[in-house]
Amino acid sequence: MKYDFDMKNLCPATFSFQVIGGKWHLPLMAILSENETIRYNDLKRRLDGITATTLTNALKELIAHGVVRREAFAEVPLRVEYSLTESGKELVPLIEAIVTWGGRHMPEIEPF
Amino acid sequence: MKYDFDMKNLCPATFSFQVIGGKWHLPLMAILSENETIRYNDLKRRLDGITATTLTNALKELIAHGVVRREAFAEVPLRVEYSLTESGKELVPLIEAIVTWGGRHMPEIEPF
DNA sequence: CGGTATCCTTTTAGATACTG
DNA sequence: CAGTATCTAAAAGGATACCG
Repeated sequence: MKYDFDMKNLCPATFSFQVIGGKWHLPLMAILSENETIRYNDLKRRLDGITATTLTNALKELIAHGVVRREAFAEVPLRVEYSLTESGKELVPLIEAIVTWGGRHMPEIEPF
Repeated sequence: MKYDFDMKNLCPATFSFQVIGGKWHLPLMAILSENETIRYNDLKRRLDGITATTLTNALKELIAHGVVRREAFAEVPLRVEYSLTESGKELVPLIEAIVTWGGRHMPEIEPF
């Protein structure tokens, strides 16, 4: 899906959809919503199968869209914590409503 | 994004997201929600830039997911009408809620 | 009118190796 | 620990031409 990063001139639908549009974005939001903060490698472990490259890219997109916050602590070993912003937290119940819809209507459809 | 079409064994989140996940699926749902029924070429004209191949594929996916209905009339010239199913109509306000969220939070973010 | 068939390009995700 | 760089693979979407 083509991304148009001149987001100031985007319609809200396009913007919203870019926020939740990646393969891992929704699972990522779900895990973040269950934790006040979570570290990079803990996130990676909970997203079974994701690679570091993909996780880093997904996080960068969520941060750029203002729904995730990154905090780095100058410790040894290095500690980086991720959490939802207020706007990210507001999005969670809206996503959940769509998931609930899916749960109600999934059984109606036929497999290909 | 990899599609797993054995949808009987899918989690609701994955299912829901597949329904609204294509580049044109959301615009398509929007136009369908504004019309009781609409014909193939009218749909194509309203989706500026879509090709017949892509429109047909998107419609097939929406139909397979149970949110769109296709009715063909044996007339000359041929007439085919598309409309939202009940489950499709239920989905519309949930999508709108996310778009509204986008409208509120889009201005907060910085362009890349 | 309402598509399909074939081929091609763009976009997105993953593998692997390596670094501050 | 928390990434980056480079390369490769796989999807999704599009162009063009043609059909019932």
